Amino acid sequence: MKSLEFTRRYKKLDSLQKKAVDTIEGPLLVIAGPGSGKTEILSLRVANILLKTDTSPSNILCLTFTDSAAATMRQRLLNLISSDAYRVSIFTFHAFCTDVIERFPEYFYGGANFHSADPITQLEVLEGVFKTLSYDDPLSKTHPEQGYIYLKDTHSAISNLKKAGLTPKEFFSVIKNNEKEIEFFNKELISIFSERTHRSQFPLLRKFLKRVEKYKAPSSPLPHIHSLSFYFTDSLAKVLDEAEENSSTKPLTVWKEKWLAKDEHGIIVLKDSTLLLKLYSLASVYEQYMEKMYALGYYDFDDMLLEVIKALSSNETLRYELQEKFQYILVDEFQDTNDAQMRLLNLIVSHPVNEGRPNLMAVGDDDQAIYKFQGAQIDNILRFKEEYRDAQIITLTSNYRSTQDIIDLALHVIQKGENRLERRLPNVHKALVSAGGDKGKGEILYCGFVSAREEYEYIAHEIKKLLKEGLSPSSIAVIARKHEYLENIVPYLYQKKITVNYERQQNVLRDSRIQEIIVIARFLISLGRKDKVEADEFLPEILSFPFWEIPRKTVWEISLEASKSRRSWLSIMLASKDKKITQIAHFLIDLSVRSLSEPIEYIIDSIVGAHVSLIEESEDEIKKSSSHKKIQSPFKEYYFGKEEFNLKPAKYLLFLSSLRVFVYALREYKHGSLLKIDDLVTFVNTHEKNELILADENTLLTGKEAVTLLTAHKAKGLEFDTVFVLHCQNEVWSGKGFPRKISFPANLPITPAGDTNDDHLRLFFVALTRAKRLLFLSSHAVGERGKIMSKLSFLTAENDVHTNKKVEEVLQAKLDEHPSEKGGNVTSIENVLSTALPFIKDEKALLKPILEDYTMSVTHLNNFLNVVRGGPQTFLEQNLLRFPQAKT
DNA sequence: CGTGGTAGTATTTTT
DNA sequence: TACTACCACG
Repeated sequence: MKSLEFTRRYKKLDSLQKKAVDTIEGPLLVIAGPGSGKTEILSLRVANILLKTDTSPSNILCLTFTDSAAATMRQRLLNLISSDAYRVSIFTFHAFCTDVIERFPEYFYGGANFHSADPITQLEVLEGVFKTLSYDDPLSKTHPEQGYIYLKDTHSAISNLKKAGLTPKEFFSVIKNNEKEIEFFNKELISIFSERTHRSQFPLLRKFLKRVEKYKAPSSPLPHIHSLSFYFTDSLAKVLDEAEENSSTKPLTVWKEKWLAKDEHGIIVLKDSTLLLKLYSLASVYEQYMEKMYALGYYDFDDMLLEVIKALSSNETLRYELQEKFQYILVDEFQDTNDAQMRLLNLIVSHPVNEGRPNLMAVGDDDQAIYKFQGAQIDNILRFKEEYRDAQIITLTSNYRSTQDIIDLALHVIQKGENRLERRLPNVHKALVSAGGDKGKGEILYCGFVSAREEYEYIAHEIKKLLKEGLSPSSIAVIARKHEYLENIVPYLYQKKITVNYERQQNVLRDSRIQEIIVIARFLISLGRKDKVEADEFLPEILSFPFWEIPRKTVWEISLEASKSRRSWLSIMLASKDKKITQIAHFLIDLSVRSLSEPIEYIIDSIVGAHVSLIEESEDEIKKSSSHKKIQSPFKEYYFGKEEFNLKPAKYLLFLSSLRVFVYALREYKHGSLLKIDDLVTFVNTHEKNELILADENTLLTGKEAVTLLTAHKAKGLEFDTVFVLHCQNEVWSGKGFPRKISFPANLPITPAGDTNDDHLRLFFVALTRAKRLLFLSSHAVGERGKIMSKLSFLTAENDVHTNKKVEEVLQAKLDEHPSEKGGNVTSIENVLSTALPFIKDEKALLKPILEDYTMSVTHLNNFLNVVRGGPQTFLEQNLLRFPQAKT
């Protein structure tokens, strides 16, 4: 234990931070606003527990949400307590559950071996359940092409239920209770809500409320789930207060919209009664899905938590063992806990010895809760004090990141929020004060533009200027609400030769070259069937794939011949004088026959033209064996040739990465069983039908030092000297929520994300508080299709983005100064990628799997590695950046 | 040329 | 769910 290092770092803390580190016993909630040194406190507190008590490192449990957060935590601890850090249990919630399942297999799945199911398999299992639904089941509706309409929504509804920690049985009993309550309310409602509400009815409504409040709801199956009437009466009481105060029916009308509806007979009822049938069906589908998954030996991510919760609640021995082991528990990002995680936590913490006051430290910030859509329940942090007796609450008030100006603006925004800890608890004051984060001159700039294009141009211009002034690119970030906007701005930055670092998700299945493989696979299947007609439909497309390098004229000639002679394309190709065409025909026929018996990987290898062999063969041998009868697909040579790499390295590596993801996903699919070409097509079809994307996370990194492009969600926890927040408009940051086909009753802790003003405020707050010194807020007034955008109402009139005429004039002058910068060849991000922009990804992540696992042991890859010497990354950094850039 | 019906389409991200 | 684009119809 390096207590010296501890002392040194402890001394740097302010008094509140010290108090958090020193409070070791009992429940403690640390409210850590942006830039308040949260991670440092967590690690110092762990060290302090080890110093002050005789606790062993293995008796401390740290729970995080992401792997990277866990890694950061471990790293910090390593510096502090060296090798002891490895003995502290640092887990994500999921990793913790995996660990428990592995260490106590006898409590899980009867000790049987289970493996995780990918989303596609999950959907297939669920579809199996749907097939057993009767035709009049509310979830069984189908669309001729899209299949079951509710399939995807049911899938996510089940996931949400699991995240809320509800088993099928518990969910069922919740709706059953609700049904009883609904019956009662429906009877009462008619008398008063059948007619239009009028001011004169307020006293009547009061009476109604009084009567209804006396109703005794059936007791809840779970302590944290209230009755429906609790929410009903509570919200009505609030609305009624408001209505009487302003003498207006408006709030009541809004409330009626939300709670009431007319049934098929035109009678006014609780909205929930119309949803009831769907929910009952959902409960039954949920149960069957679980059973089927179990029977097949599958689990999904959500199950891991649910299984451990189940085991801990039913097995005292297991619960005791874990409670004994983990005497000190620390939870990071507490505002992001969902109810399943909360239940798990309560189970580990409820050791009788603690008498309701566990040694639990939760760190979080309710103002930065932006993961509601993942089931996070902000109520968990808001209710901490009620949950644990005599919990201490420490609010950190020093911000070591930003200038006071930036903090003030951020506070100004977030204080508009309603459901905040600061409002709930009397002694929580979150007035952040800047503490030394304001070195250098800080500034906040508001700029309004007419169009997005001008906004992008301005930002590119401004970044260029800052870089010229000597600011490092890596200290600048552009933050947007969604990826679309970031993709839009990339070409503008590229045009000014600004290097960018952008982690984007790409749908592998939309890659044109992956599409080519898929089309060929579809063709091979149709060829194997009797309907050759269908096969003909694919050939025009296949022959025009660029890698064959067949002239258009040739394709056209075959087409002409086919329609004239009414023979199939394939027979014309076989009879063609063009040797290449006959070879391709033979190649495809041969492949089609092989695809009937051979596994998919071999077929893909042949389509791609990769040489397949477990034993390395030399180039010569390959030539010898293939030259006299069959051609090898030119696919590989065309897309992976050295020339292609030299010309378009970005595209080259992007495709290599896509191919890897594609092959890997296929291998994960149907875990363990041998896949045929049909499975590939099914795999792709299921993706398309359910609009699932097969994501490849690419880092578009165009230089060692680069400007970071991020969504607000990804930006959480990071900081930058200078931050540009894109599109400060209501339509962007305060837009409408995303609709769901299945909605849950009000008493379930499952709410659609982003539908309250608070959600919007928090997200924008996170974006603002990333900035240390310079903050640029920009907006534009006219959207893509001429839609008028409104200024972001979070910012007050003095901060009005659109009316800041001065800035606009200055800007116009600026743009006039540089007419050449206006317009130009700004294209799309795809074009940027396909020109000369290098694309760098971690060498090991990108290449090692291909070399080790996938049998693409082709020479070019070795060449690539040889050329690279120090690995592709070094190569790209040293050489590629000097490659001639595309002229703009 | 206005109206009404309807089909199509929309976020954020982790394990 | 909520908006828009589009088309048919009067």
